[in-house]
This record gives sequence, C-alpha cells and structure tokens, in this order.
Amino acid sequence: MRTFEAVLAQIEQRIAADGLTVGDRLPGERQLAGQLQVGRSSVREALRVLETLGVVSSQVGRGPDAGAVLISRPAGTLADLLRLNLGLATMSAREVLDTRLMIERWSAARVTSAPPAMAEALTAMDGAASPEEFVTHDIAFHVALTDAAGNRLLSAVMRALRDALVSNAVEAVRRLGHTDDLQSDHRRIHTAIEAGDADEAVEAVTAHLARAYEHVLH
Amino acid sequence: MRTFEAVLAQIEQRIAADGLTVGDRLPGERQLAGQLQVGRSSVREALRVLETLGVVSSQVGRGPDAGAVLISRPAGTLADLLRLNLGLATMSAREVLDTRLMIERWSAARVTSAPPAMAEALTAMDGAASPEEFVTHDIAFHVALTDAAGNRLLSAVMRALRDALVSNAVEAVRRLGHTDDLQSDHRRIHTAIEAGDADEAVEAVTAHLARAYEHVLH
DNA sequence: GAAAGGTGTATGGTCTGACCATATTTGGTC
DNA sequence: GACCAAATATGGTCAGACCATACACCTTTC
Repeated sequence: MRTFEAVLAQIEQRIAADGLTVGDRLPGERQLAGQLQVGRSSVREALRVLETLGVVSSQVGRGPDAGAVLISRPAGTLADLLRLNLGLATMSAREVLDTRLMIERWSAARVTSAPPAMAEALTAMDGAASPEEFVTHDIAFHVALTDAAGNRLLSAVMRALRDALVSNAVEAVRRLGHTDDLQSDHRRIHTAIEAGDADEAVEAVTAHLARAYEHVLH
Repeated sequence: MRTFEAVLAQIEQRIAADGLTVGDRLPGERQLAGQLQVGRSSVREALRVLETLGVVSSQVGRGPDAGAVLISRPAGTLADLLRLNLGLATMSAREVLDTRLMIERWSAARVTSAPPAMAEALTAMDGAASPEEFVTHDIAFHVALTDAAGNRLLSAVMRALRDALVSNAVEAVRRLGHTDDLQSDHRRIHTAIEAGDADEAVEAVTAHLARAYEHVLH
C-alpha cells in the first residue's frame, strides 16, 4: 500500500472515531505528517484525494478557519466524474440523458407541491434574451424539481448532470431557434405539480425531455 | 488558481485535443513537469486527482505499460463518494436505498431478457452458508439486473451503492435469520423478466426491496 | 481606553534535489 | 540461443527550503 493511501485510511478512521462532522478542522499538514511519521507530501496527496471527493476544503492563512476543514460537497466530484468519463467515451450522452429522465420522472412522481424556485425560474425564462440565459433558468427549473423530491443524493447527481450537459443544452437551444414548445412544457409540468397530479406531472416531464432529446443528441 | 489545478486543466485539455482514449499513456511525471514548467509535486497532485476520479492509473517500473495510463473506472470513485458522505451524515441510508430502488425499477422495466449472471447468482444463493455469502450472490443478482438495462452510468452507480451498503446488508440478513422470503422474491423477479412481463418485474422488484428495507433501516 | 498600524507566526502552496523500489531494457557471457 | 547482470526509466517518498496569505498580538497614537 502506498503511503498516502495509509494516510487516507488513518484520516478516515479518525473522522469516524472522533465523530468529526462538517465544519470541524483537521490537524495541519505538518502536524499530521509528524503524528503519522510520514513526509508532508504524502499527507498532501491524501488531502488532495479528500478534496477531490468533496470532503475537505483547504484554506490558507491563519486563524480558526484556516487549514483543512471538513465539508460535504459531492456535486463537484460527480460533475468532474461525468465530464471526464464522457470525454473518454465510456459513457454516452444518451446514457447520461436517460439517467436524467429517470431522476426527473422519479422526482415528479413524488413532489407534493411546486417549490417557489420553480415559479421563479419559469418567469425568468420568459425574459431570457440569449440561449445561455434561457438554459440557465431552464436548469434552475429542473434542479428545483429534483430538490423538491428531498433526496440529497439525487439532487447532487442532478447538479452534476447539469454541469456535464450545459454546453450541449446551449447548443441545442441555439439550433432550435425558438423555445416556445419547451416553455409550454414547463408550464404544463408546473401546473400538474401544483395541482398535485403526479401521473400528469410524470407524463409532462417525459414528454418535455423527449422533445429536448431530439435536439441534444447528434 | 493553484498550480496543480492548472496542470489538471492542461492534462484534460491535452486528452481532448490529442484524442487520447483508454489505454493511452501520459508523459512521465518529470517530463510533464518540464513541459509545463512546474514542479514535479504539482504534477503528482494533479495525477492524484485524476487517479481519484478513476481516469488514470499509475504503474511503476519501466516499459510500455509503465507510467500514467488512461482508464475509465468511475465506480470506485462513486463508492468512495457515497461512503464518505454517509459518514459525514449529509446523506442518509434512506436516500441511498431510495436511489437504489429507483434504479432497479427503471432497469426492471427495460430489460427484455434475463442475463445468465442472474440465473447463476440465483442458484448460488441456494447454497449460501453464511450471511456474507448470501449477500455476495444477492448483490450479483441485482447488479446483473442493472447491467442488463445497458446504461453504464447506472451500472457504475449501482456498484457504488453495493460497496457502500454491503456491511448494512450483511447485518440485516444476520438479524433476519432466514432468507426464504428474499429468495422467493428473487425467483419472482427472475421469472417475470424471463417472461418479458415488465410491469410484473417492476412490481416484484418494488416488493422485494420494500421487504429488505424493513430490515436494513434502523 | 480605543483606534490604528506594524510585526510575528502558523497555514497551505510550491519547488528542488535526493534516494528508494520496481520492472523493463540492454548487453554481455556461456 | 539461453541465461544472467548492469543500466535505466518509472512512480513513491522524504527533507528542506521558500513564498503568499491571513490572522494574532503588540506597540503606538490620540
């Protein structure tokens, strides 16, 4: 086992044993290296791994907030994961989009009321001047839908999908030229959720994404 | 921007520009450091990030296979992500299990034929002597179901969920004492898929996981 | 006493150079 | 041709140094 992996295991074990939680600080790199009898570079590589996994955040300087602080932000890691694996062609855009459809259908079937963020995104989309702006609010609409389902893991995945596909979406809207159909889809989804009609909400989401797929794929 | 982040961006840009794919090699750490005019430690931290994301694998020694080779193994990263975030209590076991239910329902609705791996896991479960052994084959059964749906992203997520929850599952089976009900569920799922009855397959998966949930949660 | 400013210091970030273990390549030897 | 030893390129690790940053602390000033 490489040294930094042993450090990783030690840190993880300490988090569990000491009951550390979000906001708590880890010892400094030099102190950690001394305690574990390893070089500072090995500690740094372990911390880099934890940072990549969205578990710690390093702050320079001095004071209560300096050093490696425990956080929990899996969305960024997921986004990197999707982006790089899409780049290596071991995942297709089709698979990513199908996953999104699955999550949104699941969410639409479970939300009991439309969150304010959905209505806000809806009105903001009306005034969108550019494809970029439209996609920004469109994404906010769909993320709000997922958030309303109350599953933080799915919310994180949805945000990652968003980041991985935003450029495709902007390009698709640009090719499409207009957003009237997409907008009416949005209103249909919103209305169904506000009415508490889960089946209609699922159907509306499915129809909306099917329409969008035609323009995103290829 | 930190130096290693710039290195990261450069490497990613190079992968895209040169059309590198799985199996291709990156330059050595020293050579990369020289090309980018940075220290070797910065290159190493960047490579550590890529390794964490399941995109490169480093081999020591000399020869065609030595050095940083491009791979694509997102499952390990996802497993680490879930395990650490479960440890920090920003995700609950309930949310993870609901995600699994969603994926398995989605998969059950789409598979057209049961893969051989499902039948194998089914017969292996009959002879399982310990909870550990039973869970091993149970997992193989469910992973095979997801694999049959043909979405590599979902397969990777399913494998990550498996790794994150295997200890919970073993404990649940131990408490339960017997696996008769779970086994009959498995046969029902398998039969439904072989018969091509998607609705029945989804219903069987839902009932099976609902039963399992009672013993895993709390 | 309070405000302002300067100094000290602990932190992460980076670089350099060295050494080790490993695994292949190379070249010599029988 | 087969075998063995040396050279070499690779990642892995360590030690030490220096930098930029941001807070802590003390001094000065009013």
